[in-house]
Amino acid sequence: MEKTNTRNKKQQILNAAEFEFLTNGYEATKTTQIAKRAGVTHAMLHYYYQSKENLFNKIFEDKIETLKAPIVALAQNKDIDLRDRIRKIIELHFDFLKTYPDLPHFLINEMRSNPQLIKILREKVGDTLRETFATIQTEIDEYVAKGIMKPISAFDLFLDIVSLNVFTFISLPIFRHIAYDKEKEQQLIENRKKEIIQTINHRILK
Amino acid sequence: MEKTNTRNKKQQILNAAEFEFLTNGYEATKTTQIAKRAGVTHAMLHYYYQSKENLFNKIFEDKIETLKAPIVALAQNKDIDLRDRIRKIIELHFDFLKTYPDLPHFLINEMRSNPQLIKILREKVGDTLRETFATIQTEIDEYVAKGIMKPISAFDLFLDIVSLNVFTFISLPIFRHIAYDKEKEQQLIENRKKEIIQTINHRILK
DNA sequence: ATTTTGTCTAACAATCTTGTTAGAACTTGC
DNA sequence: GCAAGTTCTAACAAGATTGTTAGACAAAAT
Repeated sequence: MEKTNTRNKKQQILNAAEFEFLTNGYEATKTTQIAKRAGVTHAMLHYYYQSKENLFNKIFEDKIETLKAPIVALAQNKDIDLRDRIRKIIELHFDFLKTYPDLPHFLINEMRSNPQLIKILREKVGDTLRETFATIQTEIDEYVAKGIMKPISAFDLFLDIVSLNVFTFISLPIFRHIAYDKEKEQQLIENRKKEIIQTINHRILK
Repeated sequence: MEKTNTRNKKQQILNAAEFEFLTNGYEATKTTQIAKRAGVTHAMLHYYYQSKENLFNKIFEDKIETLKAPIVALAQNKDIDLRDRIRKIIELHFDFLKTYPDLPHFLINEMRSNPQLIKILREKVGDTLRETFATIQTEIDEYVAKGIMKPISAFDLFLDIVSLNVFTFISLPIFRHIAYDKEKEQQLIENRKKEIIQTINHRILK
């Protein structure tokens, strides 16, 4: 057909690789399975991406880019009251995870088995994160001085929120059976979201 | 030497397998590497344990047993005031994770790639957990009626605590670089412990 | 039209990985 | 000491997995 045909194959391999790597992880993913899912011959994969590792790195770096969105969001909406903004951030991050439920486990798992990947993450988001922590810390301290917020370090607040949000989705395969259907599962998830907001609010608001 | 020699080889394989499986996961672990670490020939491993899968299942079930300890602890010390007991449970669970920092990721990762293992977990701890939730829920409701605790479901409280505690250790490889040495890392961990206790206390105490 | 470039496949090859087997060496009970 | 069982090794085998290569086929450029 058109030019897209060749583009398609290359892209199809990328799509299939993304699915396989995110579902099964690097080690459990076989290049033959990626080729099968993409509907191309196995040699095709090596023609376009040379090696499994190279293909994986493309996916990994793309997922780091995806992760950037909620981190960049931390530094936005500075006109909104900090307390409302924190609530917004929790919701945004939670909804982000709802869209990419496999992302946290994928990143944590791969970084654990290949510490080199931690470096890549740090290079991509380390500075942004440090700067945002500093800014938010100043804001928190002002609110604390005014007596309307409990003292907390920005890092701890960050870890509290990320822990609660991420673990909801990491542990979902284990607790999924509690919900009897997809609708009940959504209810369980939404309930957790409310609970997490409440927990953080109680932790920071006076 | 003595009788222990044969016992030793079998046990050494088990020890090596535990290390490899917990460090690298099922897929990334090679039976040759286990044999190498155990200091035995590769055929030895199959002689005693037949297959990689069988050996893995032994390790997995052993780790489920390990996990039982903090779950059983939930139902203990009923004479102590609920609020103090919850604090104690958080500390106990946190210190448990300090002893077995690789356990949560191992269990979560393997259950994700093999849902059959979730069933095993449920069979081993499901009932205990359900009963304990019911008991603690009654206690919570009493304290809420007395006006000395904020309303919360036992399940949410459980997930809040587990999320915060577990994520500390799951994310440690990523945040480890913040600490410059082992001592600073211990400080970081102890700081998180305090922060988690505070967060849960603010969530439940009036 | 023909060279050139890029896409694609079938077949092959090296290596890794799990698992088996025949029989040696060692233990143990008698 | 010797028969019987157990432990152990070296060699082998089947299959999976990643990667290569020669050349067919198609598209674009000249």
